[in-house]
Amino acid sequence: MTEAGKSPKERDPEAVSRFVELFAGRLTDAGMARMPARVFAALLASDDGVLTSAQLGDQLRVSPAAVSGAVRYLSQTHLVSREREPGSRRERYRVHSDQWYEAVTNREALLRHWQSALREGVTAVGAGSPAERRLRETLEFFEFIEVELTDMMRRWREKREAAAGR
Amino acid sequence: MTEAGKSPKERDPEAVSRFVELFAGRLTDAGMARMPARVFAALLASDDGVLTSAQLGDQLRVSPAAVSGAVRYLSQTHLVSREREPGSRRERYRVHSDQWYEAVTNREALLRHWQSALREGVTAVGAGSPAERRLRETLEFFEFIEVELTDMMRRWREKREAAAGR
DNA sequence: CCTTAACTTCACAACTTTTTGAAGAAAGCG
DNA sequence: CGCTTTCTTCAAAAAGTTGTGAAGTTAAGG
Repeated sequence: MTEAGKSPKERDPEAVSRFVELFAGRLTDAGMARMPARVFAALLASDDGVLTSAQLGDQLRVSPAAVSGAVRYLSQTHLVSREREPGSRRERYRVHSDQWYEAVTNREALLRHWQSALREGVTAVGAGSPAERRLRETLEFFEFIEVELTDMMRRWREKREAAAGR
Repeated sequence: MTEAGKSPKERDPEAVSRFVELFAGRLTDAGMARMPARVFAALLASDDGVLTSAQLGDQLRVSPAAVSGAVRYLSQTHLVSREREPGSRRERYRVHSDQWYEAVTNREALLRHWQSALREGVTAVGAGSPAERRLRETLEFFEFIEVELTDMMRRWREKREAAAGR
């Protein structure tokens, strides 16, 4: 019934599903766990950027437990937010428009950890050694990246704002 | 014998080992497999940035097979190069000074994969939908990042050259 | 309040990845 | 040439991760 005579069909569920799995695979390559990656990709490709737990389980063919685990991770990392539909016990999960901004910003915490590990290394190998020089240079690189990343995200924000107010 | 009266001891093997494992942990968090991460960290902290297979296995307490697998991966990704000591069957592995430069550059291939996945998504969800707008914006973000990353690495290279010729 | 839908938690099973030991191949050295 | 050291490969064991079913918790709706 839904298949019949509706002009060129805009949304091809099979193609969307292929995209979801493909993009989730790329996210997995980049280090995200599989299930969170699949859930995130599904939300990204959903019409309104909002899906219920049941819809997610249904589309991805996984148990409610798997969805639960994935969205817990995703909301902890601020990649999706949960909302309660008033007058219902269904929970809805939403992707944000500033998701990537958030994701990159979170990387900065990771960078700090690397820097602190390197500082320990610098003292451990002893002053004046080639190893010390190497570790210092590495530390410098990370410090450079941190500053650059901040600038970069500022430029992205400005660019977004310019496009929005156009 | 080696322990006795040598002024303030420069290199504390135990502290170095702690650093190696700590830093390897950070690399693992970032998605690198454990053994390559440990080998890379050990090389980074080594005196000359060069170690033999035996030295690596010894320091990390793993079998030659594990070292072999790790260095194969690391040399494929250009983070480490192998060199044969002339007149010996020992292989030596070396970290490069431009290691991080290489690592970031390699990320750009990954970015391209993301972009191509997103382009598939844009056609799959159908024209004019909110999903299409969302995916296009995401694609734009990745394109932005790719350009910025290139610029950033150019600036790092220039900074390095300036420091070298000082 | 009791019923029931919806989500969560947890122990365990299925699956993946990692590391190993053992056998094999390459290459210096006598 | 053949012995020996060193690295590599491969099957299999060990370790780690992920997803499930079942039981438990929470809160809406009668």
